[in-house]
Amino acid sequence: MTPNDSLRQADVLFQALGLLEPIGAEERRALRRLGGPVVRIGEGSYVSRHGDYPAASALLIEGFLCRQRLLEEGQRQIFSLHYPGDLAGFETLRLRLLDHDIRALTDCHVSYIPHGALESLMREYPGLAAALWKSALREGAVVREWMAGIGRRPALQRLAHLICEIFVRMRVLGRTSDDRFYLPLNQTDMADILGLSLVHVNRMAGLLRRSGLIEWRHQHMSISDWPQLRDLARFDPAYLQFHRPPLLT
Amino acid sequence: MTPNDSLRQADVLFQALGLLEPIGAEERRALRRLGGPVVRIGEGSYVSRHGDYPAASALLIEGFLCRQRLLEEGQRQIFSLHYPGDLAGFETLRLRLLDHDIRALTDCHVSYIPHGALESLMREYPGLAAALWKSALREGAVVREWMAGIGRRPALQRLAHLICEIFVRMRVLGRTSDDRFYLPLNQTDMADILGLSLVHVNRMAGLLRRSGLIEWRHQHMSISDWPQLRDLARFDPAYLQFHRPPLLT
DNA sequence: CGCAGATTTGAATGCAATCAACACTGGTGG
DNA sequence: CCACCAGTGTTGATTGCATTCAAATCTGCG
Repeated sequence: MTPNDSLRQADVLFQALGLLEPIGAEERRALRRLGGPVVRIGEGSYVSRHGDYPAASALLIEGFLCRQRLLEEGQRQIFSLHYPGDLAGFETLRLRLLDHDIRALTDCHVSYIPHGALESLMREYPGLAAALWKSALREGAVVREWMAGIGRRPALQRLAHLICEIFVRMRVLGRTSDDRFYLPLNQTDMADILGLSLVHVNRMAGLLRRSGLIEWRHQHMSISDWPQLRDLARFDPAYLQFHRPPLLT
Repeated sequence: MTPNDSLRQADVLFQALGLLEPIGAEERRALRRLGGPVVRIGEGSYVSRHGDYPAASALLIEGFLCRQRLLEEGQRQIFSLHYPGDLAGFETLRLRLLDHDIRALTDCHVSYIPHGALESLMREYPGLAAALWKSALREGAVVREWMAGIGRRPALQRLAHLICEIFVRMRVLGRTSDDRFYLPLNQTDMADILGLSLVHVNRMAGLLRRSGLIEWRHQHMSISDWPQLRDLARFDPAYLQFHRPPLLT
């Protein structure tokens, strides 16, 4: 580990937690002491698997992870996405058994933080503990939002909603330029998030594109008409629980 | 509050937590000190609402609660069920904003436990804190299981899976007699859990009944052929995270 | 060039929704 | 005691959204 690595880890985590709870300088310094080696993992590789009892959380520094489950008939359901700064698998600190896979959607930089290190950090800094728990619980809120979509919303609205969510999350991380951002997911991934078939995602995406709401090519998406997209999706970012509202309504 | 009330509260919570983590006698005594007045609330009433910032969790003593969301077009999605001993809304201790409704599916007995009381209890008894967090996180695992069902499983299997889950949870609470138990949900509720229409739930239920897997009348269900039902549902109770496996495979 | 992965489009199928009645239950009040 | 009613459950007929099957195009890459 270079000192540089350790800074990057602390900063990306600080940024993510800071979006949920105000965090002070002292806590920021404490985060630096977490630093372990940064590991590069390739697209498609598994951070942890269904049935594991992980002894560490994976701090995602660069790239995208997802939580997924492979069903009996070869189908896949994706439960959530992890963005840089997320501590994937944090909940196994208490749950122990992992009931799904954590898998890299892109090439990633990850740093493993042993549960013990987190425990003592959280004991010493209740503010960090609060932010970490909030982050874990917020994931639950996102899953509920997706579940409502899969259960009750038509495909077009569902897709639009997902695009809105990813856009807002990328934006608060400073990873958009104007209305354009890097979208790591292909249509198969989208389908497995939305509980749709690949073909249908493609059709709905085409519809959004032809309606002039989005552009989407080569892993890049740009939002051409945010108000219309947001209204179509009935997107309300409250469930994302940012402690100050995203700069976008 | 009668001393009896306080005992009931402590015991039902002790039972629920004890299914997740081993809990000692000292912690059990500590739970007794939580006791507040027991409130009776009627079927259909709201414990908390979407947009609230609850200052307390609701300890469910008797009856059933659900978490739900009403969508724009008058549709409903139910995200989870609460059984006696559950602390509904516990996660607002950290999340603060509630992004859904907590609502009574039946007449209920509830006791409100202020967040502050839980905070100090958890500080003093780390074992209880662990169990409470595990309980909150386990709910996330259940939601994921439901989400996989809605997204990727056919209706019949989905319904069968839900029945298996409720059966096992009632059983570990000692609320079954043989293979028979009280089922508080009507077919409309089932539909809103499963992301199906009422009519289709009815048809699938009829199918399960005519296949000799279940009986279901007048709010009572009995499992006539557990092995077949479990296999049809591909039900594996691991995600329920009981610290010892339910007495049923 | 050849190939694997991703995207796109068309056609046929099917699962579940919707629409529409009807039956059953328990509770209410005349 | 019975008519009435609301809530719940059941069944049939029709519709439609999304899936599946199939094939073509496009892209980046060795």
